[in-house]
Amino acid sequence: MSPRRVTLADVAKIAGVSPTTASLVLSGRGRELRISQDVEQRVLKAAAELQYRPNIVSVGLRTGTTRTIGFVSDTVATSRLAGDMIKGALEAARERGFMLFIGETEGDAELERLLLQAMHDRQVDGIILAAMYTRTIRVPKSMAAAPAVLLNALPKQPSPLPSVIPDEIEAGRVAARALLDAGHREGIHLIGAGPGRRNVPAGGSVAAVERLIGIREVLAEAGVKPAGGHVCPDWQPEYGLAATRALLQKERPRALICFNDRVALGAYQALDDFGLKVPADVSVVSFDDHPIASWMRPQLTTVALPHYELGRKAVDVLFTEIGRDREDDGGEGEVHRVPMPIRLRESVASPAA
Amino acid sequence: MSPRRVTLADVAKIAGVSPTTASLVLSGRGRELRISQDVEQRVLKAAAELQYRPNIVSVGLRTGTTRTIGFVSDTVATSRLAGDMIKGALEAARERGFMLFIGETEGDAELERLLLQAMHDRQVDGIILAAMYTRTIRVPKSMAAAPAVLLNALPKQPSPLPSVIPDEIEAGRVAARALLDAGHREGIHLIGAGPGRRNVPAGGSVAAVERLIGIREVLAEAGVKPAGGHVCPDWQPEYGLAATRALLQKERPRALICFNDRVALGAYQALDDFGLKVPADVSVVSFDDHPIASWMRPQLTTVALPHYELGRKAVDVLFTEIGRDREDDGGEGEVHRVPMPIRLRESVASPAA
DNA sequence: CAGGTTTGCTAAATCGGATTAGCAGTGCGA
DNA sequence: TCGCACTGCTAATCCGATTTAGCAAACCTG
Repeated sequence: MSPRRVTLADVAKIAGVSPTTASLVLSGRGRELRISQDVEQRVLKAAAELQYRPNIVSVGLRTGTTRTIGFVSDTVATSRLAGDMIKGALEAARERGFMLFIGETEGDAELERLLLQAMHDRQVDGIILAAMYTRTIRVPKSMAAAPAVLLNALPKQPSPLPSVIPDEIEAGRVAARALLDAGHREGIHLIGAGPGRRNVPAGGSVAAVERLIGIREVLAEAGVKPAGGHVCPDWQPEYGLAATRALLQKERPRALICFNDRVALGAYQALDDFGLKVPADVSVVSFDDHPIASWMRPQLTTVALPHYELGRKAVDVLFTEIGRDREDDGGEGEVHRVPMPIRLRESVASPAA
Repeated sequence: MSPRRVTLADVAKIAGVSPTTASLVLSGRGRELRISQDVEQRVLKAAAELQYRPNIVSVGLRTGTTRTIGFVSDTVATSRLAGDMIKGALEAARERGFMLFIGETEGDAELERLLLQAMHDRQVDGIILAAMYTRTIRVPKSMAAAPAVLLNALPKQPSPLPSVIPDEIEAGRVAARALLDAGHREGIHLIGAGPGRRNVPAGGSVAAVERLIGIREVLAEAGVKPAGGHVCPDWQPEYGLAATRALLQKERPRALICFNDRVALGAYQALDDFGLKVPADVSVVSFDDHPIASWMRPQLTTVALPHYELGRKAVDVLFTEIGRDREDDGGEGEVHRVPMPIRLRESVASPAA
């Protein structure tokens, strides 16, 4: 059925040279090691004719490099949003001829250990440890065995590993500015977290903390005080709905900063219940740029999580890690922040109305 | 930094035996080959102490099996829905100690070729070729090089490869029955495709064709004729909105069968525009069980695509392929249909009102 | 023309296991 | 006591590449 793979020995035989010579030529070291033009051509021709492709498993055994990187996440592969993260990583890796192993830990430490072990057993050249939503994570000891990068996560304890995360602070600033630019000064409510620096959902979400910092900073600079803040235990539509409904029973806001698009979906529903129009009566800005953001009516203005770029960046950083001497791991790993672009759509208008 | 991996030789030395003996014991063939209890214990103890783990790259080179399978899709990794497919495959693979390579082709045949090549270069034990939405695909020749399974796809030309797809025909039946069971007999409109067998969007979508078959079959058996059908060029919210709006301008339906949840989202919006309530005025059933289905208000009754199960099933089938003699590839590959369960929620009511 | 360089290529070792062939030592029957 | 079977383990080979060490022939050089 499958006619045995062509090996280097086959190529060498056809070209009438030793495997050594064939290897030299094909790895581009022929010139350097004074292989004649004639022989070089013969080897190249034979390899092309036989469609020779080196067996990476063999190369892996000999050289220790498998042109493979491991992508381990808590559950990123499943979430649509974060699927783009994999896609970015996949493409960046492919551009360098690397493949990706993926694995999901489901947040289970034992599973994580097993998975990392399985990857090391397969001699991966590096590992990306990713989180579904931006947060701090405990770095397993076995991560020291190979170059590694934290994606969408920060180390809970000091660690030499570099991390790649979205620039949530700047995102907070951008969202707040979007409202200020539209002329909003009053009746700005935060849905999902706030108004105080400490008013964030439990769970160590970096997004909540940093978005809030950015928002508060920009509002403060403009001399604007948020009219209110409403922590949601989880950023799901039902909590956004409940929080907004509660708010509307007491007062009429002019603008909402929702902490993510699902919360905003709930907010939309509450506003609709109270007969308020977006953006004529109430402007809404949000975060994530989840697919529903552009399905909602009116389409939601939101600061996008750059999942694709995060994935790419993680691979880039991983490659510089791989290229580095593994000895000079002094101090803390660098934190790379990827910009979060705002998607201006239809949910923000001037409060003039 | 990383203290060289423990090898079989290390274990053998500590146990005071030859690598051969150690290998025999650790591969469980010690009993069979008459290794003494004493030696067996020593080897096991040494292996445990050193935390020995076989280098799979080495095993791969020697035995040709890498405990790895390749998962190649057009763009499945990115779509949230289908991320579950990967998850299912991942878990099923992990249960057998296998890892997954993943790759996306973006529908580019050249990329697909390269990707399959890269996987074969890494000696994968089998390959899953997946499609994002159920459809017929052209099977690349190189698929013959290893055991393989088509996931969410059927071969365009006759092929010995088995395929795993959702049971869309039965799904169509289930959706239609849901309406019939609620008492609907008239004013049932199809949004997305139909009413005729041929009225399907271009693109070779299996879902459109088969869902329609199931729907028509059940309705016909009940002596019910669909009041109308509305093909959408693409199953996106805006088309669902447009089609439903056009419908509502002419008549008032009692029930809608939307061909997927995004179309249903658009339909909801159109119904809302016309002041019609779901399900009091109009019942809605749909397909896919996209996350938005449970975010919509009222929550959408929909026939779920069993992505997770599809992924698991694909791996199961792949393993039987791997276990099979590769010679007896007579005839066509078997088609495995995975049931699509209905999620009964709030969008269907009796037409009595 | 002996001795040293270059040139151009190859033999052999290596990576870490699996596997095949076979080697000592013991027991047993004739 | 010789031959044979059995027990319990090991040497050697192989998988498919890379890499180190080195060899033969041609080429200089004084």
